[in-house]
Amino acid sequence: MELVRNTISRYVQFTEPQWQQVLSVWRERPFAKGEVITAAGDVEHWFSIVKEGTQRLFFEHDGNEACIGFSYGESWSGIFDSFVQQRPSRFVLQAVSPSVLVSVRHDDLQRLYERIPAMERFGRLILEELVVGRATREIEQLTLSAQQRYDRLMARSPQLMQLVAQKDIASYLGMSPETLSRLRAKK
Amino acid sequence: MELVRNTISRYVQFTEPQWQQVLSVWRERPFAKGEVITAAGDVEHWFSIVKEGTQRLFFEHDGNEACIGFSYGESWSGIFDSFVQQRPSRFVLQAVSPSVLVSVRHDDLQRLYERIPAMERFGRLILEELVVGRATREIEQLTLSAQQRYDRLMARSPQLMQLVAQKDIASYLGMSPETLSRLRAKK
DNA sequence: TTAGCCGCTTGACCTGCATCAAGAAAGTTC
DNA sequence: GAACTTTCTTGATGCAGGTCAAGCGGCTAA
Repeated sequence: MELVRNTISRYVQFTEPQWQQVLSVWRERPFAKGEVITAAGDVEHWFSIVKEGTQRLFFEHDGNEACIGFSYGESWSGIFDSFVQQRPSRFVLQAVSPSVLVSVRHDDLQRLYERIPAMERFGRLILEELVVGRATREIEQLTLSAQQRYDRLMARSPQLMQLVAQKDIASYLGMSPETLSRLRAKK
Repeated sequence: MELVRNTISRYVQFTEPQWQQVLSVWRERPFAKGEVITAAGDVEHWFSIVKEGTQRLFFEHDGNEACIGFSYGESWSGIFDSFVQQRPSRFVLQAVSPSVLVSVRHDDLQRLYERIPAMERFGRLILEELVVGRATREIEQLTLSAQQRYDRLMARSPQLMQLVAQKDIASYLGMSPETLSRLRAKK
């Protein structure tokens, strides 16, 4: 549980007895390569920190997939809108490589919110991060060309090309796999 | 301050002394038609409830504007990513019609967060709404054609056509004004 | 090792929407 | 209410990037 403690303590501090309560409800969940972690139509019960592996979040529509995001390193993972509303997910979360998530259940998190005011703050701070991240992505999708979006992603997360299939990156960038392939070929 | 009390009480409840504290920091801010409420490069100091009028949020890039959202009715208004980070805004918030916002300053809100745990919860719940709304918009931008996006908007917010310029709606839907005009013309 | 899949590349073609342009309509200002 | 500005419409043209198709190369599994 060192991972959880280190990660959370970047946001809020607890007393030692509070830490015991907080840490006690997290558990490790392993997933095989390709395994669906949360399916479309299911309610997302978990909020997770990535311990190992890479995951992708995507939306399925008439046979196509639109990739919305990736999680890896020590980032957050989960289907956040389904999680906060506790309503069926429109997205799929899938392990791209063998993965271990360290996760807390929605109901356990609500109990922590009730008991520990600083936990409520943690929830708020995480959501603030998500809002900022989404705003940035929206600007980039709206104002940059395919080429510029690719350049921007490579500048920010070059390691992503090694972690996930090129077609998923293409989808994430809002272009066809062929277009991304051609962008990479020239120059 | 009835508006503020009614709006907030849809999310959390306070004791009467807490309500006094909470309500005391909100103030009305009037804006003329066309007035810029928060400019790009400025830090957004306010989180607001719309009392009157319509506002638009947009991003400027090499002479063009990309409209990101509107606020009207009794919705929230403000530049949320700049507000939560207290960093310069990439967006502009502008009054489309004569407007009155009822607003709380960032530092006053932080003080309320410190003093009233239920206020922290209010902040969290608002952010949850924002995250869900952004996820829905992202799905629609990614998976629907120009025609479908227009139909969807008309089904959900038909009154918007009366409130703002057609070119801003076009921009919000991610298409040129000419394309929207043609969509509306046919059938 | 080999057979079978995917995923990646490359080429040819196509199309939805942007851009440019110009006139009509509507809104704003004094 | 006349002059000006801005927005909306409609037509003509262009192009970025999508779609279809075929060959290749590299994992995966028995």
